[in-house]
Amino acid sequence: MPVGMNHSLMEQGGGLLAGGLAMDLDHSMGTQYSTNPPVTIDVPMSPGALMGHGQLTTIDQSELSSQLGLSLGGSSILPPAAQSPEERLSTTPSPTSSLQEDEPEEFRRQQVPAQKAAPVVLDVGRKQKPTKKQKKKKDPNEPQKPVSAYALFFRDTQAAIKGQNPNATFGEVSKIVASMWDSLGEEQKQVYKRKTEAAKKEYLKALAAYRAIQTAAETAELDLNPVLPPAAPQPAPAPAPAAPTLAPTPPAPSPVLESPPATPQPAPAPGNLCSPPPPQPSFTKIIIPKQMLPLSSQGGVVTVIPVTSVTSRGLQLGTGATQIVTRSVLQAAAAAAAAASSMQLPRLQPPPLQQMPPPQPPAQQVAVLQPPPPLQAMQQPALQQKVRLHLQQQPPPLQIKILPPPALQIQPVTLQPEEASPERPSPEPQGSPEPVEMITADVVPEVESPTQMDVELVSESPVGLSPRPRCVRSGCDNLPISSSDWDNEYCSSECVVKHCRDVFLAWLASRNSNSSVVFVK
DNA sequence: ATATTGATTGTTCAT
DNA sequence: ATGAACAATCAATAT
Repeated sequence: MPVGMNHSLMEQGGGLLAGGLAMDLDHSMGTQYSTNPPVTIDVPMSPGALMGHGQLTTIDQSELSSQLGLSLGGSSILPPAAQSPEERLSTTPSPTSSLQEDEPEEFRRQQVPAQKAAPVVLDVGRKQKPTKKQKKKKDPNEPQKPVSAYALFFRDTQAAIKGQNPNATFGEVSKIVASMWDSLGEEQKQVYKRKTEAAKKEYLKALAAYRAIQTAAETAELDLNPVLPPAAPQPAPAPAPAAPTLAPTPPAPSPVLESPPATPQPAPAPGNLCSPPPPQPSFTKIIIPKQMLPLSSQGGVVTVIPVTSVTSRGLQLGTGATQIVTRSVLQAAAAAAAAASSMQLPRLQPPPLQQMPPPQPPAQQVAVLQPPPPLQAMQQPALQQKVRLHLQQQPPPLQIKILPPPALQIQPVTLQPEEASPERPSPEPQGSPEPVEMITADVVPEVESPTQMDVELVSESPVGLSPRPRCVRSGCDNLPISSSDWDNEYCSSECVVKHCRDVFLAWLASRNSNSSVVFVK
C-alpha cells in the first residue's frame, strides 16, 4: 500500500528557512507491511524534529544546524527578558530563589565587587526552601531566564511527535525527545546552545537593567517617603535601558536593549530557499525501539515532521502519490487564492485540525505541518504548533532519516501528474528556486480531501478570470463594475439593492413564516 | 530547581 | 450554588 503523506507548511512568518528543509520521503513501498522493507523517510529537517514510531524507527539526522539555526531564530524565544513587555517597575523584592544561576552571581559581583562570592547572606534567604509555590511568586516584570537548549529542542520537537502520536503521553514524548536529543550531533546541539547563550546574554542585560531599576526605585522610595506605586511606568518594553544609576551592564553596553534582537546571524536568508546550507553528509541515526513509542500498540507509524522546516524538495510519497510541498507552493497557493477572488479562504490557517475522517481505504499518512512562525513566534502566541499527522494504522516499519537540506534545487516540479500546475502569472518571475508551483492537495489543511483541495485551488484562480461575468442580480445582464461597495458582482447600486431584497424575500418565503426578523444594516 | 506541553485538578471570584 | 477564570500539579527528561 502506498503511503501517502501529507505535508503542509504554514507560511512562515517572514523569514523562514532559507535553507529550508526539505523533506524527502522515500518509500520503497512494497505491498505489505510485514514483507516490506522498512520505509525510509529522508527528512532533511530543520530544527524541529520529528519522530516516529513503529516497529522500529530510525531517524537519521544530519546537519540540522543550518536549519536549526533558522528555526531557532524563528522561534527565537529566547531573549525573553529583553522581549518581555510588561515592564512595570515593581519594587517587589524578587524572590531570592531566583538568584542562583550564573547571572545572579555576576550581578552580585557587579554590585559588590568587594567580596567575591560571599553569597552567604543570600543563601540564608534562599535556604528557605520554599515550597514550589513560593518560588513561583516571581515578579512578573523580572526577566525570565532563558530556557535551556534542551528545552528549546523540546519545544521544537514535541509538536511533531505529538502530531504523529496524538495519544502519546507526555512521558512518552519526553523519552522520544530525549533520545532524539541524545543522538543529535554536537553541531546541532550547538545551534541550540548558541541560541540559549545569546538568550542568556540578553537576559543578563535585562536583568541588570531590571535590578538597577528596582534598586533605584527602592532607594527613591526610601528617600521619598511617599510611596508611589511604581509610577505606573509605561507598560513599555522591558528592560528599560534607563538604568539610571549603576547600570552594571556588561562590557559592551550597546544601548539597544529592547528591540528584539532580530536574531542576528542565525537566520541568514530568511525569505527564500536560496541559500542552501552547507551540506553535511553525516547522519546520525536514532533508533527508537518500538517499546518506546507510544502508539506501538497500533502498529506504529513513524512520521517525522520538522516543526520549522520547509522543504526544498518537499515530501515525496511513495508509489501512488508523490507529493511535494514547498513553502513556495504554499505561498503560491495563497497568492493564487487571493488573486483568484477577493474572498479569503481559510486555507492558510486551517482550523486546528479535525480528525481526519478515517482515511480512505488505503490508509494514508497525512502530515500537516505547520512550522512555527519564525521570528514572530514570540509575538504570536497562538499558533505555533500545529503539526499533526495522521497516520494509518499499520504501516510498515519506517526509517526516518534526517538529511541535510538538499540543495535547493528545484527539480521537484515533477510531481503530481494530474495537477497542471498553473503558472502563476503574478509574482516571482525570477528564475530563482522558488520553483514549485505545484499545489498538492496536501498543502491544504486537512479540511478537505486532497482531491478537493486541488480542485479548489485550481478552480479558484480561473474563477476570477472566467469569461465575462454578469451582474449577479437575476434578470440583469449588465456587466458588473467594480466598486468599493461591492466586489465585482454588480453593475450598479440598484442591482445591489434589488438583489438583496430579492434574496431576502426569497428567504422569507422559504421560511414562510413571519418570524420577527430584524434587518439591521 | 527549573524548563518543555497539555490535561487535570484546585482555588478564587463574580453572579 | 454555580460557573468562569486563573493557578498549581503531574508526567519523563535534561540542564
